[in-house]
Amino acid sequence: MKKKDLLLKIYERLLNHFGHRNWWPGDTKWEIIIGAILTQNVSWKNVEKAILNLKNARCFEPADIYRAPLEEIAELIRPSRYYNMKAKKLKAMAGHIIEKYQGNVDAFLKREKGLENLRKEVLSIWGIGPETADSILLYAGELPTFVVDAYTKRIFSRLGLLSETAGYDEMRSFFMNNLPPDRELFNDYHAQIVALGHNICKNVPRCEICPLKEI
DNA sequence: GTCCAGGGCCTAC
DNA sequence: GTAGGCCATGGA
Repeated sequence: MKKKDLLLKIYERLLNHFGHRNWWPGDTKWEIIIGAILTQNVSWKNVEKAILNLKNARCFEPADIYRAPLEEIAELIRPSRYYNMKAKKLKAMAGHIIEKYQGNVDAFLKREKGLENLRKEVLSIWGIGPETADSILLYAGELPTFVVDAYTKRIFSRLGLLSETAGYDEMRSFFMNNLPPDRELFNDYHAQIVALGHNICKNVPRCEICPLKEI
């Protein structure tokens, strides 16, 4: 089977098993950006607590984050782990949006900039690496970029489709070169991979109930 | 008590 | 350009 057909078949299997994931959790683009930063290497449950703390303290919007002392933000986002680092990251992101776009998140994520140009801009912000950047572009910016995470690498290398030693950009290109550039597909595909990573199949695809069994 | 979760930065070689 | 340490909570 062609790689293209295989990738679509894998998505179909996951979709049938888990149902559409309706990602990203978050009401606004800014909330998605905050969530993308706070979820770095921590479970989403912890992130929810941190976001709620920020909202309750009225220290949530870019201007609030920009103004607030670092220590105050750190204390509010404590449940999200690495809170001192992440407070700096939130401030770096808020600073970028306030200073260059007067706090206008839509202007920051303007699609007319072009995907790869905007990606470079997002990556230039301190604390934003490739996975966080692609999450922001895909889920807040609604641009067709593929998000690669640790689950993606683990699962697709087990399936023999990715090398164990593949780097981030190589893996991203693999998906983007073998799937139609459909942001809805990329959106739910990544969410399905995370669902698979969370729920079952530590030994994908070699367990009885794995949705990717005998793929 | 241990393990690990929706990473990225910095430094050394 | 890459391997390894650091960051430092909460739930299973």
